[in-house]
Amino acid sequence: MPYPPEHKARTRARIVEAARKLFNRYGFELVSIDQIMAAAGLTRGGFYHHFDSKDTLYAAAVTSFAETNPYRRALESGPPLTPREMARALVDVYLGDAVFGDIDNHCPLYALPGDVARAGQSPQRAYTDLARRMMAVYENALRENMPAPQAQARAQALVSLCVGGMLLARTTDDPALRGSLREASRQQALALLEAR
Amino acid sequence: MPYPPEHKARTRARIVEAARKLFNRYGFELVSIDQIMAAAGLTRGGFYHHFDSKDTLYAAAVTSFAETNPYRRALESGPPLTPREMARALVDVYLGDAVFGDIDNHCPLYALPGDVARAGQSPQRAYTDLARRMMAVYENALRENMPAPQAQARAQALVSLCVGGMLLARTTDDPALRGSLREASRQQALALLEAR
DNA sequence: TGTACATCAGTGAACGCGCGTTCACTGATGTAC
DNA sequence: TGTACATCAGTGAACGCGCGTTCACTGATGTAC
Repeated sequence: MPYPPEHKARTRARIVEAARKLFNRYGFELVSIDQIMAAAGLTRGGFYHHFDSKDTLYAAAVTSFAETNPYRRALESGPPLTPREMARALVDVYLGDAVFGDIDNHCPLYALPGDVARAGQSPQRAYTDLARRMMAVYENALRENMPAPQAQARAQALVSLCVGGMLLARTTDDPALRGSLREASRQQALALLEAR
Repeated sequence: MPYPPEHKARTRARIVEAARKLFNRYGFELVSIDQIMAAAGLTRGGFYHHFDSKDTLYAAAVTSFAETNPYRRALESGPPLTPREMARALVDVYLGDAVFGDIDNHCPLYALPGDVARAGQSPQRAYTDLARRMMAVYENALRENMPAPQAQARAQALVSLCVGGMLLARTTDDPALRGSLREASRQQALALLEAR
């Protein structure tokens, strides 16, 4: 064993992390392996010691978000929350100014949908897993005041609302609309967590 | 005038139409000028008689959707509708099975956000115009039962919900989720058009 | 009415560039003795 | 403890390919006489 066993794993994680941030900003196709490796402090050639192909990296990047994402950290750092408090906090963080201004930590659900859809199976699976995690947070909260099927449907609508709000805000060129789309989505999402 | 004056305009429209459909399916970067021109029944070289660059074509494609989109046709073909009927019909068409199965006519709001954001100014403006058109339909309906500022905020949330629902449905790899995300978003959107 | 001409939409070969991938290599590290 | 060795993560040059773009050309059409 010429290198300690964690060495390769740590390098790999550095590549995935660099890739995730670059993908979030520019999408899959516009980011080259050169750029990713340079951002990770390495050179082109070494890439294929860690990944079969560029495609393989996509799924790893989406998955890595689910495991290291800032929402999770924000929600788990304080005192333990009830399901309802957790759901409310997720809405606030997800659509809030701090995350919107920090593109590196944007959620792949709205940062990468087109790229994921075109990149094939395993990125799509990672993407779907992430969506389900978010749905589960809302569903847990809603189960308190409605039967399971309704809670599930409303949780799906809530995820659509949060993702759609961020997506539109991120893509429009109108600064006023960027703010009001997120605020309108946030208010509506909070209302839907309480209602009936 | 060697050719009738409409000749060039018609060819241009054919190119834009071919591009719009290909972009909807594969995004900007993955579609080549060769493919677009071939789909329009032309060859590579002629492209630059119609557009300065590939970038110029993006905005034209997004704009063309706003002008020829199937929602508009569906909404305007029948007898005249009240604002409220129009909004309900838009929700149904937008999230319905017919459009979901017809990728050529998917809405750029969810088919192209990443590509638009990266492609720069004029596609972003066309994208924002399209979002505003959709907001206006909902806002018109909501004005009947609430003050203007609330109607505007709710209209923005409704657009986020519709776009987000389609986006997630289009990107997930789970067929059941594809259906239920759209249905949950549709039901919730209709409820939000009625409520309070 | 018929012919020569001018225009310009469309053609297709060619260019240069960047990218994903491959490969022979280097050199840092842990192990065997 | 010190030295030779084996391993393999990382290097960087090279490859082949596809793409956006350019350009000299063709040929269909309307116009002038």
